[in-house]
Amino acid sequence: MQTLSTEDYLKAIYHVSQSSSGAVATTSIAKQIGAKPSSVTDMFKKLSDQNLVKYQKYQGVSLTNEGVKTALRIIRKHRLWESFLVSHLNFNWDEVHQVAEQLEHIQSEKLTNELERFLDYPTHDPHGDPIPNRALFMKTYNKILLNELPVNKEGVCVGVKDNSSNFLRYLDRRQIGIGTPLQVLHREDFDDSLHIQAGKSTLMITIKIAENIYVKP
Amino acid sequence: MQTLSTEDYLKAIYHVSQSSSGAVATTSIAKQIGAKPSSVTDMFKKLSDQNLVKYQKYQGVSLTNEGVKTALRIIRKHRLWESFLVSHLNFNWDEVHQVAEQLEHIQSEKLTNELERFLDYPTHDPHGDPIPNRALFMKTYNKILLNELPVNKEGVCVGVKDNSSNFLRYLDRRQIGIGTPLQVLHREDFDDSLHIQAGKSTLMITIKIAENIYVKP
DNA sequence: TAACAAATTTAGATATATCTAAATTTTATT
DNA sequence: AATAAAATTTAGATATATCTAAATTTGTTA
Repeated sequence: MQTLSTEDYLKAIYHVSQSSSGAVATTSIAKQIGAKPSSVTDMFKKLSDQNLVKYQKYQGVSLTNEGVKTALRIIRKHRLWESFLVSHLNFNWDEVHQVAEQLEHIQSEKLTNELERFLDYPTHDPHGDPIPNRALFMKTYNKILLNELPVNKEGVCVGVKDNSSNFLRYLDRRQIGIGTPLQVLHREDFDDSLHIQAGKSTLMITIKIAENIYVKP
Repeated sequence: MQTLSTEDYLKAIYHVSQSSSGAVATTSIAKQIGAKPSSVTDMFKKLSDQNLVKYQKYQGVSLTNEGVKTALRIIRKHRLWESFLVSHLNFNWDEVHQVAEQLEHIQSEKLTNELERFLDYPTHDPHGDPIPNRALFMKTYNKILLNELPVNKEGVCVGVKDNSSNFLRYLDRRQIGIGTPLQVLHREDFDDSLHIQAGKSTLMITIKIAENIYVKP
């Protein structure tokens, strides 16, 4: 297939390492990237030669400081572009990912920094994910999954875990978005479904949905 | 070196064919792209297989209708992005080219069309070059080179032929830009230099400069 | 028009990124 | 602890884009 760049690998390693502890395994990156494990091994060696990852045979990789920085620079661009597409170019939050995947590889520090200024230094992208600032620092506030929110406690939707179009469009249909007040009214023990208050309407959602919505209590 | 895409070749062929008549020669593209003639031949075959150019051995290429369309789509994106960079991201007109070279390859019709709307359907880019609209049609108004402007006839700068940073910064220093009123006051026959009125100041320029400035009489 | 020069193409080399399949190492299970 | 299963790496194959150098074609000039 197509040549996937160093940058895509670093981003993949960063994301996998965020959602699990310890070194990142060859197979997990292979799955994420859609490449064969042998190709991933080759790339691990290449990244290791550039001191972007620490790599020990059979033990997976972990990002070096330089590797983390490079990953964050790409994530910064990705999320700034997503913000731009939604705020100025009439994109819906479920449409931005594919285009941002391309835009994140554009190389120009000035472009990135001016885009950030133009958007007035946003701290979060349209999915609620934090945007690293110029110094690559990002504010992560305390957030929990909706299924962890105690019954009758009020919260606000601040993000989603699953970014797929399918899921985001589901939320659109239910009129749930970033900023929507959410509250669990009743938890059905039998099938783990939840009755919730979302804005002004009440509705029933499955546990799987609740596990993909972040709320700030 | 790096892999130059089909798109870069089509754009190069388009530009060369604009400034000369008949088929486009292998060598001229090799120079433009910075590749060896043998590589260009290979690409000509590939483009021919895709019906983007007509190619006859030893006779050079010419774009097919489909090839022209593809080239114009890229030029459209390039010039829209240049406009955006200058109008909203504080880029100077001599800084935009390199970044636009990257942005022009982003694939998303919606992105292009929304960008055009956001910019309020601009007809010309920061260098005065016409921007193809959604139907790939562009308005080219009558323009001549400054050295063709009769002495004492008034004109307005509407574009530049050379887009290099060097030349554009030269014009900046002389306070000449798109829209600047220009007039040839005197033509020095001995060395072909020109005394001109540019806005409110008079200055002397060489013939080489005058040959790279477009004016509308 | 013959012969040379320039342009172009072809053939084969190099470099890169990916893959398949086999070999090796680690992890899990009995 | 021995063995099976899973994960990982290695070795070699394939495909692509580029190059160099030689061969071919076109054009130019004596």
